[in-house]
Order: sequence, then C-alpha cells, then structure tokens
Amino acid sequence: MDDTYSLPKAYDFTSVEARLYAWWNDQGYFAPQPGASGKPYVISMPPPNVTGELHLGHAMFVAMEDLMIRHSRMKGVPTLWVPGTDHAGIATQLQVEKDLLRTEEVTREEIGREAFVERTWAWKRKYGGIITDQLRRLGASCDWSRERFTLDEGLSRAVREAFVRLYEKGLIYRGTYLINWSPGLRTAVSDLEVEYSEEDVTLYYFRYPLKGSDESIPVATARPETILGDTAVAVHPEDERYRHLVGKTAIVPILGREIPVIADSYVDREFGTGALKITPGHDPADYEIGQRHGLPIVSVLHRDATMSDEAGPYAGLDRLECRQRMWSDMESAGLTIRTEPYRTQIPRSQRGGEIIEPMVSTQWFVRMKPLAEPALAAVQDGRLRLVPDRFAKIYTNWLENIRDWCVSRQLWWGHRIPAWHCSACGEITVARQDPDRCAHCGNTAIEQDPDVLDTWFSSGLWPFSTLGWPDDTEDLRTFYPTTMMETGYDILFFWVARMVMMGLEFTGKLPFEVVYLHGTIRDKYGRRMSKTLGNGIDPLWILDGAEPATLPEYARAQYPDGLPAMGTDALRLTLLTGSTPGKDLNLQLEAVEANRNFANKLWNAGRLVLSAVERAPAASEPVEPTLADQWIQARQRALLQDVSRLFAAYQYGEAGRQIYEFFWGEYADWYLEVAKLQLARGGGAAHQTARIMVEILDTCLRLLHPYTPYVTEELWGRLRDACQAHPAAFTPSGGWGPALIIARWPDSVDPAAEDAEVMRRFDLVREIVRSVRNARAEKNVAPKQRLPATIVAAAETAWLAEQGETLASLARLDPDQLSVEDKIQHPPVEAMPLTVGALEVYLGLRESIDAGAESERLARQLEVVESQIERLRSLLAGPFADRAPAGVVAGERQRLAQAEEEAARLGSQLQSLRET
RNA sequence: GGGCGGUUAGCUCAGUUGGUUAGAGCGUUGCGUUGACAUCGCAAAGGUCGUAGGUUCGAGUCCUAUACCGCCCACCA
Repeated sequence: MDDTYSLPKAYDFTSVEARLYAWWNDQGYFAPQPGASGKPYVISMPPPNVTGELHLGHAMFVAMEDLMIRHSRMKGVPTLWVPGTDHAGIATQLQVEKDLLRTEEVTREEIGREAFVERTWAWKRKYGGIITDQLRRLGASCDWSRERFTLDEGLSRAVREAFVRLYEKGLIYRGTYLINWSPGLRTAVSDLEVEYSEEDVTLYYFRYPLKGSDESIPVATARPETILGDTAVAVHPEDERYRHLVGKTAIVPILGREIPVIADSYVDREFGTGALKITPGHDPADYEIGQRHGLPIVSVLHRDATMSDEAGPYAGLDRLECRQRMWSDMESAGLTIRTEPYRTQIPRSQRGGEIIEPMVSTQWFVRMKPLAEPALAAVQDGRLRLVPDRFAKIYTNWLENIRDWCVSRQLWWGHRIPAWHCSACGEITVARQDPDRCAHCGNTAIEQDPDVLDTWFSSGLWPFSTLGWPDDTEDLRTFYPTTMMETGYDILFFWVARMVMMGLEFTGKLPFEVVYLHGTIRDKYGRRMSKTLGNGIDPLWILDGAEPATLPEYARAQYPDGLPAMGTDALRLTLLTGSTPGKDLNLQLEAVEANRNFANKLWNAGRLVLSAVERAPAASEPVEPTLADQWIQARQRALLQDVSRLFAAYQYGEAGRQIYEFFWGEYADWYLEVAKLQLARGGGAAHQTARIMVEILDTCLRLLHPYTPYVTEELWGRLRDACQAHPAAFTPSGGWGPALIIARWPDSVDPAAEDAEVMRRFDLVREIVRSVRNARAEKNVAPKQRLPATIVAAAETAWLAEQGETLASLARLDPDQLSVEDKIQHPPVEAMPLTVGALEVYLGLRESIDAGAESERLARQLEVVESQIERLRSLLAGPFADRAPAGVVAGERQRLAQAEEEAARLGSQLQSLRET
C-alpha cells in the first residue's frame, strides 16, 4: 500500500460548493423531477425581505426546508420548493428613505410618491438579488424558475382579487376607530405590530373639579396630557365614595370644558383613587367605555404626535413636553395631589421601538371572526397539524380572541388599496380593474385611496398566489395545497394563521398539511441577536471566515485571530442537529467547528474507502462475512429503522445526531479499523470488505445528504466513479445514478434474525478491546508494544477464537501470544487480570505487576459489582419478579447471573494475586 | 392576570412510546506523528436529572405542588 491518495487530506469546501450548486441547478434537479410520481411534496418558502440582510434565521429556514425538500426528492416524490421575496412595506420604505436622506438629502415627501416608488423599485432591483444569492450559498435547492416577488404583477393581481372578494362579502370595511398609530412612521399599524415593554413611569394624582361644588374627584393618570382629551370621569356604580357624584359635571382642568361624571363597572375601585378619567380618543379601554356611554371623542394629538388645536394653549407642543407643562400649570392651579413612581406596559412599535399612540383614524379593516372559525376548526379536528403540537393551543387561543385586522398603511411602498373615492357622491368604488368612473353615480371625479395594504396581507396569499391563483393554472392544480409550512414560531400569528384563514377562504382548502415551527437563533448566552447589542453573527462569517474586528466581543475573545471559514455544510449541520422543534437555539461557534470537523471526517473516510476500492482485487472465491461485517450491517439496519421513525415524527435533529454517531462512532471508529485488517488479507476478503465499506458509506452519504449536501454529493460522485471503474463494478443496493441529490433514499429494512446476537458479540469484542486499552493507558505501556494475552471465554470460546486477529490489532496484542481458552488452570504469573463481563483477560505486561495496586483496583471493581448484585437480588426478590413483563425480568436475571460470575472471577483473581 | 417552555456533566444541549451502567459536542487531564483523518486517535475525570410529594414492580421520562429563568397572550388608569 504505497501508492498515494489522489485527494487532498483535508476537505476543501471552497472548491466544491459553488461548483456543485451551479451544476445541480443547471441539471434541473431543483425543479420537480419528470420521472417522479405520486402526491407531490411542496413547500412555499417564507419569502425573505428584499432589504437584503441575511441573518441566521434565514440560514435556519433554509437548512430545515432544504433538508425536507432533499429528503422528499430522494424519496422519488415530485418535489417543489417555491422561492421568493417579500416587498416588506415598512422595512423597505424606511431603508430607501434613509438612503435618500443620506445620498441626496431629500425626504420622500420632497420627491413625491411616484418618484419614490420608482426609486424603491430601483433599490429592490439592486439589492433584492443579494438575499437570493445568499440563499443559494446556503444550498437552497428551490426551483428558481418559479421565483416570485410579492409585488409581481401576478401576485398583485392576486392581492387585488382577494381584497375585492373580501370587500364584496362584507369582510373588508372602512371605518373610523381607535387604532395603533406610529407617529414616526406616520402610519397605522396592526395590533400584532405593537409590543409592550414594562417601563418605569410616573403616576400623577390630581383633583377633577366639579361644577358648582367644592367637591372634586381624585384621579390618577400616567398621561396628564390626555386630560385635555377627557370626555368623562368614571367611577364604579357601587362605589360609596363617589356614588353621589354620578351625573354631576366635571370641569376639564385648564380648558374648562364640561364633562359628565359617569358610572361604569369597568372601573376598579381598588386601583389608584378608584376614579378614572376617560379619554376615548387615546386609550383603548376608554374608547370602549366611551362607546358604551355615547361619549364624544376628542383627539388632542396630530399625526406626528404633537398636540392638536384641541389642546388649547398647548397646541403644537410635543406630547411629552405638553405633559410637563400641563402638570406644572395644574400645580399652579392647585389641582395636583402627588406623583409616585409607577411601572407599567408601554406600547412600542415592533419596528423601531417608538411609542405607539392610540388614535382615532379612518382605516380599512378585515373582519376576522368569520375567517377565524374555519381556521380554528382545522386545527381542532386535526386536519392541520402543528409541530410541536403545543403551538396548537397558542394558535387556538389567539384565533378565539381575534380582533379585526387594520390592513391599511399610510405608506407608499406596497399594494395600493383598490378603492376609489368619488368626490361627487362620496361613495367608494372597489374594483378588480382600475375604474374610470364612480360605480355609484358615474362621475369621473374619482381618486384612488392613497393607502397601501399591510405587507402581511399579500403574505397571507403566498402559498397559492405564487402558484398562479386566481387563475386556474397547471401549477396550482398540481402543487396546491402545499405539504409543509416550515417557519419560525415568532410569525405564527403574523403569517401562518393568516395563510390558513386566507387559504380556506379563497381556495376552500388548507394551504398546507403540517406546520413545522423552528425556534429563534440566539447567541451562545441565549441573548436575542440584535444590532443594538452588537452580538449578531452573520452567517456569511461562518461560511467565509471573519476578521477579528468584525466579530462581536464575546466571539473575538474566543477567536482572537478571527473566525475560520467553515463552510455551508458545517453551519447547516449545526443548525439542524443542534435544535429541536419549536425550541430556541443558542449558537455556539465551537459546535460549528465540530461539524466542520465532521465534514472532514467524512471526507477522509471517503478517501480510505476510495483507496480500498481502487486496490480491491477483482472478484474471486466467495468469502463468509466476518463478525465485523455482520455487525456494521446489523447496526445499519437498526439505524435505518430509527431514522425512518424519526423522520416520520419530524424529529430531524435527533435523526441527524443518530446518523452522525453511527458514522463516526461505529463505522469510522470501529468498522473501518477492522476493515483495514480485512483488506490486508487480500483476495476475496479484501474484495468483500471493500464492497461492504462502499455499501455503508453510500448509505451514510445518502442519509446525510439533506444535512450536508455538498460534501456528500462530492464524495458520492467520486465513490461512484471509482466503483464503476473497478472490474467488479461495485454497486450499492440503492444503485448508482447521475447525482446524489436525486439518488434513492435508503428505505427502512427489518432487522435480520441474527442481528441481536451479532451485536452482542461484537459489543463484547469492543469491551475486551476497551479494557485492554484502558489497562495499557493506566500502566503506561508504550503504544507500539504488543502484549501477550490469554482470554478465558467459557461459552464464548468458539466464535471468539476467530476474532484473534481483530482483537490483536485493535488492542495491540501480540497475535503469536494470544490465546482464547474455555478455562484455565493457573493464571499466568506476571499477568494483569481483567474482567470483561463473564470473561477474563490475562494481559501479559513485561514489567512485574504491583500486587498491592492491582489488589486495590480489583477490590474496587469487585465492590461495584457486588453492590450491583445486591441491588439486583433485592429487586428480583421483591414484587418486581411477578409484576414486571417476563422479558424484563429475564433480562435482569441474566444480568444478575453475569454479575455473580464476574464477582466470582474477580474474587479468585484477588485470591491468586494475594497468594503470589 | 392567564398560558407555554426551560431547569440533566465546567459550558451549550440531546434523551421519541416509563425498563440494563443517563448521552453528545466543546472544555479539562494523560498518552500518541509509518498509510483515511492532528479539522485526528486512544484512555480518563466529571451528573443526588431544580426542590418536595405522589402513581408504579420500576420515574430524567407520568401526576400534583413549589422555586428560579425565559417567552407569548391580556383594556387596571
């Protein structure tokens, strides 16, 4: 064996990834395969925003979905993954506005709507491709010929169709209500886009003066500026303190406006002063009370959150400044009581974090209850499955309490609402085609509503709009409904629930069968990755490496010389095997390194197998499979069963970990080591060994392909070529083909009858080897030194005698001084006795044994075994024996027998040691 | 206020239906460079599975309570 290996010693992913991706794509493997038949497997990719920043969340969904897609494709099922991008209204508009301000120092208002939208399209054309290129780098095997963008003509048509249908059904309405207003963005946002953060504020206590009375009502508020918009003071109807005041008139401080004192049982008598000021124009609870009592609404805020004319002397001030001024003016007027620190929930914008102001405004809404009901039923009766299923409860809870969805946004970037206002009759015309006159009065003085739709409105149509809906296209008929919706649990309400509702409404079908929710990727300390924290890890750093300066503090401490490039496979394997469904993942860069090492291990095992194939003799006389051969095949059968079961249960991470362990811990560490010996025998033995090496490696590559597509494809091609070049044309049971990406997925097979016995025997071999290695390490025996040994094997002698060469090689024993006996008269002098289950191994050490130390070691071992015996005896003496299943009891009996035998051997070894 | 998740080795985490001695990666310790791989090999140390009860022949796994951490939902000013 002195010829050289043609492959480099280390796997170099940089020379592989781009080439293979382009090749797969060019070969058309990403599109549904022409030969495939059966029910298609389809995933709609969650469209990333065109804002173009790749983050680990993208890497996560690509890894998960590509795994599912590649697995399905290998199963021979027609498989389609539809990619695309989202226009992401607010996010993109903000980016372009910022860019505009920076480069040309103009605002969007200054350049006007048309120019701004054009500018945003240009921006999208320029940057929209970046994100898809990065998805390609992650190995996403999606069908790019079907790529879509939410503002495409086709999808825009779908949006308009959906809007019109809902409007015609009365499920979309326009109205004036209290909504969440984002003053900085100058747009309404939905309830979901508001996040509440607990903050320290001040609670202000003051007196509400009453008209024609010296009495006043004490009231507490966190927002004194809203006093200006009060239209009532409310008390609890049964509150003795205030009951007599109900029906009286209160005077709004500073403004002197007269408002009623009302009774409403919403008021909590225990809280604050037990009296509540009512500002229907700026507080959701007050709004509802106002509705109940028919109170007028006073809006004291402008759209930019400065005070309106209703604020009288404070008009034009910012609300926070107004708060201060107002309070000090009230102090001067003697109306204040006191202030105290207070902790409460402040509504903030999900995007940007500014304070959201509840305001009354005219907006478009989707009536949700009728849409929610069928979506709710689908999960409750099990037609739609959520993984992990605990999310079903969260989903249900949300849908049961759903409120109408404010879908209009005062933005420019997005789907313009297809509604036209007539200036003649004031009516609204909603139409699929742009109308040229009012549908009600025929007047041509109509103008389109300036608002655009919430980005999530178009996202809700994604699974079918991307396939051609509302047209009855071939794709829609073939690939809809889709199969799997894989996404982060953080957008369960934003996206998943809305797709379910819209899908049922517009297509009458559930848009997918299963929702698989993955977790959030966090830093190694479990913190959310964020720009402000500066703890984010860019996936591209992991793929390509990164200079120390670009890394966050904690990563730089760990990698002072910078992060090494580790490749796509390493990142994907980390994300896939490091996570369980629905759970957040704290990303450790060391884990990525470990997985890069795994790819390298694969590569090198591949090199060994390749060389074995290259050198394998052409077929000769048939040879019996060895114990190791049988063992690795038995183990593989067990693995295939487990993997099959785990995939069926969506336990992709656990499946990956098991394949990893099998490949490294069993195939590479044990089988390949034995295989080297068998290869050295030459002839039929070498031939057969090479064949089995190929068979198992081939299976591993297939199983691993969805996890680490690049290294597996690269190796598999080389393996195939080498095997086909061999005179015997080694062929794995799955057969060869043009590419691993379309090779057959290994099916689960039943274990053979003798598998259990084979595994037991080889496990015993491994135990013997480990014991000897352990003893050698303990005694500091030079690695090269071959030791004599006698194995006393009783019942196991017959088959174990055949393992001499294997044992000798793995445990570095001297094959010429190795014997396997069924019993022994006198233990060899100067031999170290080892007990391996029911076996004894006498290991000949050149140096004489330190009897004292040996006795101690044996005594310690004996102690462990004896305590085990004691435990087992009492267990078997108790009710266990007749209550537990027979098989389990028998197992424990056998264990006890073994332990007793082992104790006996240890005892006699101790005895003889003391005698010498 | 309601709901959910977590608590397992120094760190980050697995552990599928209850059943031998609870696993992995990283880290730690010792040994090792001739043929797959130092991105490696061999060996070792390290765990009362948050706490308290309960069910069971048997509990990391099921039930109840509880502590701490995190998340989601919710109109107490």
